[in-house]
Amino acid sequence: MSHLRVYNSLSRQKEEFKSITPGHVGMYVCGPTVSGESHMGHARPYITFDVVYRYLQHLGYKVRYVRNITDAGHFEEEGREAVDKIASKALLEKLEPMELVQKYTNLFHWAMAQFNNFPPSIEPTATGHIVEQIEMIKQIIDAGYAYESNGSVYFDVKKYATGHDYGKLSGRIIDDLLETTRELEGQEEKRDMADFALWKNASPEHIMRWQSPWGVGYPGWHIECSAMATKYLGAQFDIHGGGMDLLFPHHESEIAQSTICNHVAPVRYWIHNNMITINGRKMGKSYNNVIKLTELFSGEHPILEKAYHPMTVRFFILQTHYRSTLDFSNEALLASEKGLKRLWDAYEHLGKLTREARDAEAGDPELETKVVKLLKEFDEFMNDDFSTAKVLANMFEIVPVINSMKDKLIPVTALSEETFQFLQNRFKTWLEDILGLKGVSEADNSKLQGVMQLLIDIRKEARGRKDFFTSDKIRNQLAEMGILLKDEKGGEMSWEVSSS
RNA sequence: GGUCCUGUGGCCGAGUGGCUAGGCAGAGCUCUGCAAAAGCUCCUACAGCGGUUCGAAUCCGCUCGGGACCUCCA
Repeated sequence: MSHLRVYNSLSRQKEEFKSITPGHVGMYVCGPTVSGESHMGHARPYITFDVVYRYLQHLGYKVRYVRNITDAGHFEEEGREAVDKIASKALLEKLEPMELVQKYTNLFHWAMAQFNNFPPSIEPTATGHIVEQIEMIKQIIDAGYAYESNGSVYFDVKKYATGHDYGKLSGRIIDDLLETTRELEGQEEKRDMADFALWKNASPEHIMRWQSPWGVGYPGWHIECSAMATKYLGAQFDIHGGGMDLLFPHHESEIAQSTICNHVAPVRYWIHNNMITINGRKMGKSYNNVIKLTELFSGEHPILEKAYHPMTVRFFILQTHYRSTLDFSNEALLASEKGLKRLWDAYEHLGKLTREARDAEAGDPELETKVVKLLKEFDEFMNDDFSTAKVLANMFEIVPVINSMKDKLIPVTALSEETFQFLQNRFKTWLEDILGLKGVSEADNSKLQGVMQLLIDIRKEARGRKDFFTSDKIRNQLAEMGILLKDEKGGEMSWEVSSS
């Protein structure tokens, strides 16, 4: 079906992608913990995997994309008082836990829509799958790889490691893990330091709690993803995605749990996106350097000079390979904003260009060859582990060709009819359908368009009379209102709402 | 301390041993009533030191710098 090659974190190399069921792909991506507002860092995996989702569909696969909502709450820190993150925040804000969860879920969905991300096929919540998680824990206990201790259940990593490779994904060495000493309270419940919780007993002040065979408690960190992925995608599925910071212990533990329950390695291709950094350091709550998405869109943050459109952020992210770190700065975003505008303006011009028969003899074989080559490389780049940056670079190489056609510096017919159509179709498919970009224009108000047309007509008349006083007055005053008027070749005028 | 990644021009970033992306910023020119936009041209870098090779940003070694994970984290 394709020659898609993806970098598999498990093998640490690029592999030919082959789905388990021909024509179908099952993909699971770790979703957000909805105990707080999403920030820039969260934008990266969801945009990255949205493009993966779009591209697989473009290749003809029917994709089931599952992305969870973690609303049951993880521990603040293993062993230490076992504070449920979501519950503690709720007390601070004097909200019901589920009210808080709903608030941040709504905000997350809103942000995803702003980025033009498709919703996943299934978006299961952890709280909605407590039963499945308990079932899975029971299976692991029955298989002899987990034990109960004081109302909690732990996975027996040491035992698992005797017959399986715990650490295969993250490159961790089991002996090191077993020897690691950490000064945490509550460790006495565990047989071994490396063991991780499947179920935790809940203290009385713990609000989010469920009845289980081991008493009242709540599920551990990793079991939700295993349970939901298994339920909706089966014992073995094609792609599991998420941020690199989840490699260990989250994904490593998922493999262990699922392998014991389902007797098969759960995932064929593990795909991990790299981090967004700020001044070279990972953006994250613990570093106190996050820029929330709402701050980004409003510009209300000390390091932001202005508000940025969600599409600018999407473009910014796609200009880098997903496995590289991406350093965030106001300057870098500003550059992306201008770059996207240049690309999108050209794309819009391209849609309006038409071939005129009278220029029929203007063919330019050299240009033709160059354009065709650049367009055909899109597939090649994308098939090489989703190199969106290279696709965009090729588009930029074609931009001057489009602009020259628009300004009639070269005739549209320099390209053959076939190639010209190929160009138009390719840009539309790749820019809109695969990369998921949209225009950022605010100028789609029909009344405003009517008014602008009137002003343009008046200005054209004034210019015809060489009445530059009136002509400049119109342009200057519009500029003060944030509307930019541009005189184009052949006496035409265009306008746009300027971005700042 | 352990495991792993990384160091590209003013900034952000692609880079498969030879053909040395792209964006932003900057300079010049052209077009234009003037602007803006656009076009053309220029700015040609690979942390340092060794090595392999006819040839290395790309492979190997060492040194120095930065980072991630090892604890919730996208």
